[in-house]
Amino acid sequence: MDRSKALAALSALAHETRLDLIRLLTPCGAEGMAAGQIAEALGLAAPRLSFHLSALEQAGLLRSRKAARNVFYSVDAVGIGRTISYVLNDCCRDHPEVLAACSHKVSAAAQGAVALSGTENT
Amino acid sequence: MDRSKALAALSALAHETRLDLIRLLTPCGAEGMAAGQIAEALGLAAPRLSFHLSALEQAGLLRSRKAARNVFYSVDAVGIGRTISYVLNDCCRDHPEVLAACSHKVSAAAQGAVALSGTENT
DNA sequence: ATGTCATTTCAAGGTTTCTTGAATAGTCGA
DNA sequence: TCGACTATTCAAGAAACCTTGAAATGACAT
Repeated sequence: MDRSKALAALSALAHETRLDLIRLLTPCGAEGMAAGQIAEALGLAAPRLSFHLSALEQAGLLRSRKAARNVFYSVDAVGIGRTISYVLNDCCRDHPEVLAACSHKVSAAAQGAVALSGTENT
Repeated sequence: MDRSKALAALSALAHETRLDLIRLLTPCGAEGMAAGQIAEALGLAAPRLSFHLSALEQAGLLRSRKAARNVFYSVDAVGIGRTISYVLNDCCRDHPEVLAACSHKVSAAAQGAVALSGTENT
């Protein structure tokens, strides 16, 4: 992932509404959710939603697919992952403390393991 | 880590110069680097540098420490890690594909790194 | 105390980003 | 075709952000 793509993706993530969109769409997986449903779920005016969806899609964090009258949006998991990876690997050069502070669940999930502990951080 | 802190941190990351700062300072570890040295390394005018350093510090991504006439800046590894963790765990709800796309090195480093981060709090 | 060095603050300007309502473009059912 | 529905585009204004040079602060050596 190159510099400017990563920057675009980070800028896209740096907005409350867009983070809400990611949060809403992630559990929907590849199927996604129609724009209208999203608008209702988050209580957003249509043009505003369209603006943010398009920003995320442009940045490679979301995908869209038309079906009849609807447009379904779904997260681009790889795009998100690569963005995070850019920060971790390229910017932070795999700094051990950075990885440690963000890897509790990552490492668990990466190995297919489940809950390491009963309590949550942050 | 709460919503607004995470958002502030992501906004701070979403800028080329500030990403350059993280990239430059990470290898310096806790010792950090003096503002003047940083300015020279990146070829930045002093007020501009100060503006961005302060944005990163405000966001909890950098720390500063005065020593004589100098101010040394160093990365706050935990702050960065928690920001990433927020995106991964809270926004993406530990989505396996997202984790997979960013966890190659994370998971590898996780075991060794966990030992380093004894405590954490906010 | 004075001068110099390192850094931050200030003020002004230009640029980008966000929100809103109004207008537009596609898709389907009757 | 007409009307209803879904979603995007447009234009304007408001807000936030970034850069710059000039001024100010604080610390040290003499």
